[in-house]
Amino acid sequence: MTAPGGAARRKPARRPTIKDIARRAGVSESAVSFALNDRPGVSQETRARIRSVAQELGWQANSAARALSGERAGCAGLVLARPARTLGVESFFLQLVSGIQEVFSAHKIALLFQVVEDLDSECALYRRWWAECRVDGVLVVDPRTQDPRPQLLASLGLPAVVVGGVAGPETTEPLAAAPPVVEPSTAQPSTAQPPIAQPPFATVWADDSKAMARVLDHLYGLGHRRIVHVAGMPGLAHTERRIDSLRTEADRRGLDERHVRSVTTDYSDAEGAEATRRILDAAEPPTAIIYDNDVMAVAGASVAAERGIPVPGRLSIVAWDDSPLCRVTHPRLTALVRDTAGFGRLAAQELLAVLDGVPPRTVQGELPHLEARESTGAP
Amino acid sequence: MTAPGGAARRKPARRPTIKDIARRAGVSESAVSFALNDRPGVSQETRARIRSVAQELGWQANSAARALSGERAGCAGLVLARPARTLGVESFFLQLVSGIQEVFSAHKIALLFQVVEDLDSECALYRRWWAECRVDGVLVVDPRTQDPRPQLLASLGLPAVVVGGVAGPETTEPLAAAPPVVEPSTAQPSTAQPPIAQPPFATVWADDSKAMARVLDHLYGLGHRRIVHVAGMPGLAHTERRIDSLRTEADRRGLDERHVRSVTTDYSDAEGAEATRRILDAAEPPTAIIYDNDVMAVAGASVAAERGIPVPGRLSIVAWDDSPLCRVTHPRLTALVRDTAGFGRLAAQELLAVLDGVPPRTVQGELPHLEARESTGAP
DNA sequence: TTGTAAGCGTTATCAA
DNA sequence: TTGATAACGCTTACAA
Repeated sequence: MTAPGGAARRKPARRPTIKDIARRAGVSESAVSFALNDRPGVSQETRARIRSVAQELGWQANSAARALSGERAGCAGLVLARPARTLGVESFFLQLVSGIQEVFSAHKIALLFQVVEDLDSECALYRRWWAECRVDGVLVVDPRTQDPRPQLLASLGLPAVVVGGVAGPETTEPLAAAPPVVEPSTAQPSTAQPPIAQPPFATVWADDSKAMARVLDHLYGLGHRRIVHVAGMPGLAHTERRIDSLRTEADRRGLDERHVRSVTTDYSDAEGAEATRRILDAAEPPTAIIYDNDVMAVAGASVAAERGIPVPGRLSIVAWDDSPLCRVTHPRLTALVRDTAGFGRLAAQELLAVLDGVPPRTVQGELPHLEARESTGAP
Repeated sequence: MTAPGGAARRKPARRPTIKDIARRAGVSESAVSFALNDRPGVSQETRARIRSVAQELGWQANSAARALSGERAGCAGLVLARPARTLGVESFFLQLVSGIQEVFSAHKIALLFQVVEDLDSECALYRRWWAECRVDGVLVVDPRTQDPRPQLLASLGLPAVVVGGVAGPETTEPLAAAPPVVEPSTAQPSTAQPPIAQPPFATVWADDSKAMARVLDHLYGLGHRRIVHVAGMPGLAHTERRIDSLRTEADRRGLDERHVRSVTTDYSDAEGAEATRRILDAAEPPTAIIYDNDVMAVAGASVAAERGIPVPGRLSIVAWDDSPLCRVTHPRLTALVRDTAGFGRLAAQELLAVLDGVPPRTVQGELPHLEARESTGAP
């Protein structure tokens, strides 16, 4: 007698195993394993037969068994260390994740995703994932100039790709002889300094320097000479790159630090608005502000509106990263548009390469382009 | 001779196993297993000793081995079926996920997260995860009125919690005798119809009916008699609940369908703006619009601004779901504020309960409150 | 209270 | 080209 109807759902159709396939196809288990993994040692004919039986039974490898027998877990990890408070409006991550998964899911790789409060929790999580054999590798986002993660991951031997820039280790001690940095042939050679030589770590980055140069070309071309950059979190690699680049570009044009400068924030609308107020209160306020994300740009535009400052009449606004947000405000915001999902795809591909034993290299993402809208004009 | 220094990173510190612990503590492997899993069969003393050795070695159970030996995978799944196009600005999901993980990570449960294009891919993914033994259970989001997922999950025997409402099966055929719906004692009894009787499925939901009633109280109280609801995607359970509720509330006040009605969209800023234009073009335009998310509300406000329609002077706007967005526009938008992270926590707890064998029940989330800001006033 | 041994579903190593 | 068989690390009867 089986379980009563009501409880029948508890034990549904048993998952087929290679044993079932072997029995059904009249071969050994190892033959099945070979056939299903494209390994030699089985004839074309039996391979085909085994395949069709597997198909018929709807077999899928049990990931636990596969992971246990030394193969890959078929899983990558992504940790987002953000205080809950700053998890506000953020199109960037979902886009990135969706790009990543486009590549991963084609390779049957799952993504373990976790939001944690801070960097320490993130490191602890890497240790745990490693100890639990949960992931084959991880994608490290929000790299920092002083970043403990690459070193930790290297010491664990957990394959990783740094997404979004170059992360420096906490110590400057090299972990091993650095292999040559490979710029892919499709990438334009950067005029800016390439990523600083670092322990060998696969990296996918965007050339923020060039992007910042484009923004400055645009604003300078319109006649702006006093420009403030409302940057994101200090310590993040790309924040620092943008700040450095702004300085370089300003120097090239003979604009000193009183007229062209950066201030840092936590990316939130609150700090974006607050920074804007302080900036506009200055004796000689700027004629243009560059915001490091869309939310702050909108918040900034809102502060201008609140004070009756016409945009772009007396203040031009540029948002770094486009989103629906920039298109629903009035005026619509000029924005640096980048293909975030594409960036995610690139990162995922790079992790696959690392897992395949390709030596760590640095790959450059597509350069963002400036979409000039109504929020920028002559001062 | 070991590997040369340069390659030493490849094989880092081997993961400790219970065998290592057993050897070191001078006990058997099973004793270790018992001790570490709080199972009886080992003395307090040895348990403590084993624990300290495990701690010392930094041992963590290999999740693959644990999953393979019939235990839980220690992993839950969450699939987001959204066309990439609509992945725009969406604070809701990251908040929800962060709440979910707050509970899961305390229980050492990882979250497998995947974005797919449509419902079919979502179903395929459930099948695969089930076949691969990847997850112990899943959280089903964006439930629909006609939803194939509960039935699929039931047939697979994959434990699940429906997050955000009641999902109906594709067919009306009951899967089993429905157990009583349990409303938790903390929840206010709903005046609206409770979730329709369905196959026994754990559900976490928010009372959109009551929330809609609150919005209508607010608007009606201000004197609004012509109100349009710019809803989200048709077919989503909560969209339909809100539409139904609007009608009920309007009927109660004797407002007919010419004056109070809903239109559906895909949640995007584009459709939100487009719907707003059509609505304002009507012969007798409404004096208030309720938007089903923050992005559309901002887009709508933007359309009003573009046409020189004063808000709230000639048009009041309410956003369902608050976000920084609603606070950076001018005027700031009146919004229905809900604790999304809290909702995520509730959902996670419910899945844990289901995994622990608690029979499926319906749990109600906190009722959202209306945060009246500057975008609503007397018509 | 302890230790032994079988089993989970793969992959990998050998003989046949 | 095949088919046994031993890992992998853990849980869990069952025996001592």
